[in-house]
Formats: sequence, C-alpha cells, structure tokens
Amino acid sequence: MHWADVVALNLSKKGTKHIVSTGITPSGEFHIGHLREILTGEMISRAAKNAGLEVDFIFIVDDADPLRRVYPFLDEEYSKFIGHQIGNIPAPDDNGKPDYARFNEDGWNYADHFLNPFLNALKKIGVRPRIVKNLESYQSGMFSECSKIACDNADKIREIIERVSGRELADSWFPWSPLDSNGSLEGVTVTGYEFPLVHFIDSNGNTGTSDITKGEGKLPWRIDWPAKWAWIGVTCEAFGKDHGASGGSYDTGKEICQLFGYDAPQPLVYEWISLKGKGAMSSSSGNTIGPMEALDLVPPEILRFLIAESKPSKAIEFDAGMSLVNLADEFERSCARDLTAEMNDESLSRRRKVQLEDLFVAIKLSSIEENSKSNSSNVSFRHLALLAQTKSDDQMVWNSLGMNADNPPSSILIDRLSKMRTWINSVHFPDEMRIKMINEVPTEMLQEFNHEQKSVLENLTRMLNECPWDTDSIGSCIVDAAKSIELSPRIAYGVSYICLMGNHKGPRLAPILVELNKSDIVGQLNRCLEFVN
RNA sequence: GGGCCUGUAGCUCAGUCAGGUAGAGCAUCCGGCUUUUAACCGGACGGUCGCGGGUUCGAACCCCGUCGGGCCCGCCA
Repeated sequence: MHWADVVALNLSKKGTKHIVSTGITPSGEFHIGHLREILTGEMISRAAKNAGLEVDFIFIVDDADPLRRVYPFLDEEYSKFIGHQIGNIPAPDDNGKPDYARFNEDGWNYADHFLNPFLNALKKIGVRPRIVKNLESYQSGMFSECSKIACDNADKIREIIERVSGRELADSWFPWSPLDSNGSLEGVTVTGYEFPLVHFIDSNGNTGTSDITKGEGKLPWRIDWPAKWAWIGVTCEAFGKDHGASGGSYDTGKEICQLFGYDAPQPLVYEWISLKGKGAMSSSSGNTIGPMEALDLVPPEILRFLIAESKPSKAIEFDAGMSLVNLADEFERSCARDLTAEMNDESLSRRRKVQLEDLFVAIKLSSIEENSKSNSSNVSFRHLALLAQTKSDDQMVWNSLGMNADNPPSSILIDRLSKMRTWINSVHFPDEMRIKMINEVPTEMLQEFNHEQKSVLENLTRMLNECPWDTDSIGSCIVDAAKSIELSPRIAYGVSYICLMGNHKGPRLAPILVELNKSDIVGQLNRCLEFVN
C-alpha cells in the first residue's frame, strides 16, 4: 500500500473529519526541501479524501518567528532587526537592504517576500492549502486560551520540557516570549505574570508589559506548536526528522497538548532532501535549487512524482542534472505503461503486485489536478534533450517526431520543449547529456582503424569538403562516403562519430553538423586522416 | 549520551510493517532496424540481500549482536 494510503487508513480509524497541517517559517528562500513538507501533507490529504474522509489541508506560515541572524543574502543593516518578528519587518530589496518604502506603503514584509513566490509555485504544482498566518492569529486572539493555560501552568510545562527533552531551562524561563518596546523577542526577561499581562525587563533595562491575548509576543516554539494543534484542531501533521527525534518538539508537544485538553495529531516524520554530492540543501549556498527554478526546467508533475514515489522515511538525494533526467524519464515511462492491465496479471507475485500498486498511486498523486490521470507525452526526456540540442527551430523538432499541422504537438509537449531549452541553457544541464564535438585527435580509437575505415575517412573528408552545407547534402555525403566503395553506411557513421565526437555511437549527425562551421569539421577530419596515414 | 534512517545486480533503488523459491530502471553485451532520433524493438549477462548468531518446515524480511554510511536532538522548519 502506498505510504499516503497507509496514513489515510490510520486516520480513518480515528474519525471522519480531519485537518492535515503543515508549517514553515519563511526566513529565507524556499527550496525543494520545503516542498516535501507541503507535498507530504497534501498527498496525505488527497489519500484521505479518496478514503472518503472529510479533509481540510492547511499551511501554517510561521511569520511570528523572530529573525535569527543576518543571513548571507541580507545586508548588515538587518542586524538591528534580529529578534524581530519576520512578519513585522521590511523585506530585503535586490541588494539585500531593507525596503522601507514598500513596507510603509503597502505593508510588504520580510515573510511575504519569501512566501509569495513559493505560493505561486505551489499553485503550479496543484497545491491549494488554506493559509493560516501565525502573526495574525496571535494578534486576533486565536492563541489566547492556550497562552493563558501555558502561563498558568508554567511549572508543569517546564517540567515536561526538562524531563522529556533532558534539557535544563534557565530560572528566568517562562512559556511566553514578550515583545519589548522595540519589537524584539530577544534579550527579554520575564519578571512576573498576572493574566493577561506578562511583565518583563528588556536588554536595555527597560520594563514593560505584554498582553498575551493581543499578540504582544508569542509562545516559544515547543508550546506554540501544540497550541496550534489545539486551537486549529489538527489531526495529522507531517514534519521533518528534527522534530521527530526522541525528546524533540513532537515528544514535548504531545504532552503539553494534553494541558490544552487536546490529543496530539497523527505524526508522520519525513527525511531531508539533500543536494547530491553537495551536502545538505541550504539557501546560503548558491547550489541550492528552488521550486520555482525547478519548475522552469521540468513540468510540475515531476516534482510531485519525486515526493510521491519515495517513502517519507527515505532520504532523497537530488540535483537538477542527471537525477532530474532519470526522474523525469522514469515518470514518462511509468505514465506510458498500462498499470491497471499489468496488475490484473494473475501470475504476479504478491510483492510485484504491491510494487505496481504503489507506482500506480504515486503517478495518480503526481497529477496536478486531483483524480485526473497524468498525461504522458510519450517522448522521453533524453530524446527531447537530443532534439532540442540539434534543432534550433521548434517546428523541426515536431517534424522529427512525426508531427505536423494535421497531428500537432500537445500543449504539454510544447511546454516540455520550452522547458528543455531553458534547462539546456542553464548550468544544471548535465555534461553527459550535452552534445560535444571534440577538437583533439582520438588517437587510441584511430589506431584500431582497419583498411575500410581508413578509406571511408578519406572519402568522407574529401566529399564533405566539396559538399554544400545543408542537412540533406551532408547526410548524402556521409552515406556516399561508404556506398561509393560498396561499404555499409554504418561504417561511415562510426568513423564520423569517432573522429568528431570521440565516441562509437552518437545522435543523428547531419542536423548537428549543419549548425557548425564547415572548415572546422573538415579540419578535424583532416587531422584524423593524417594520423591514420 | 538519547533517537531515527540506511547497507540488496556495475549504478540508482523497490521489496522488510502482514516470512513462502531474489525484482525494476539505467549501464554493459548480443540480435533486429540500417541515408542510423546515443531513438525504437527483442534478448542476455549480472546479487552467498553488510557480517555473525537465534526463532522457523522455510528468513532480505522477525529477534539478538556486530561493522560501515548518513542524520536529528542547540526554542531553528
């Protein structure tokens, strides 16, 4: 059974109405790793709906969290905002400096700046969660009841956190972080509490009060999380393995939740996505790839498939090079198969059947529109990559695929080609997929040349030199170089690939050569010819 | 210190939760096609399932141990 269906099955045992929650702090650029958080939750929601459950899928934006430090993409000017809530400070402009103008005019804040492009990407991926913004929720009093319970039970919560996480909390620790008069959550020490006011002294020695029913501060993360479960009514949440560790925030949250009179949601811990060969994904390293960037390279189904086909416990290694090519091709191949028919084969082993079922569900979950079948273009990415590299004109690509005015390419395919061109022009496109002509003489291969190959090379060099430089003529030249001395054209192609690409095989040659400089090609062949003679 | 994940064909992995004679894709090789889409079609090669014990009629799968790899537990999703 597919992992999403397993979770759905568990949920169905607990009731028919469910709220599946996900949450992210928009403290910087989003990357593919964040997509796992959202898509894992979204796929559980879909599976639960298919199981006949009533499901609300929400995305909690933790914009009440403070800015932790001046990230590499930020100007040093942001140091004065450290400790301030990211939904309350200006967004960085192109130079990483705070954009006060936009902030003052239309409230464009730091959190929105990073969140909005991600939401746009989600739309393209077919994810439409109900957005819950943490900052607003605090300000509108949604957290009031839980905050009161937390403050009233400060000792119990302290006991839970210290016992479960094994960490010792400072004497001054209190389950509420007040905002000081400057709007910072850092360096503030709580000195007293009587509902609804928390008294504090800030880092400058100024005293003040914070009303916990008005969002003049926030609950610390380990309490904030279970408080959200309680007031929203979350019944299922997928979260990263950091929270899932023993003594982590899920463990403490589970107990703290009880104080709010609520049972913790069904958990699902997922593994991280890392960049292949480059370690963990991080927005500060230039190598990271964001959802928006990936969407420029491949159709959105592919990104969904990445998450759907891997069990959440599986660490995913990803890059926008060969990993993506293989992933995309696997998706294409799988779509083209008639899995329903394959599953009906009675002779299959149980395991094989389960495997097919999981793949079937994974593909279904990869479709952008719920419950629609994913469309396959029946053209592999490798193939399309070749065509896109050898033909600068789209129409020539369609012709090559046997498409014309009567049999036009689908909009899916047109989009796919356009993305392929973007990919090819990007740094992500893998070298091994790139068509490359060689300049050096492939001496080792040429040493193996027999008499026939030498003769063909001689013919080829001479004929190409006299050849009009268009696709048909070049094609004829290559063939004639062999045929004129009663040899198979195959030999001529083999010779061409070795001399021009340093390989025994290759893609259709004439359309590539026509794009290149004739004298360069003939020159290369001449150097090879000199060597064999 | 606590915990999680992981080790299966050259590569990437599925299969482990419900034990029943080892699976897929890629790569490689062979064949077909031959003015050739590194395309496509057909086939082959390829694994003592990290290691050692145990349970069982039967273990990649369950239990115990062990070795290797990755990661999380600093109020940071």
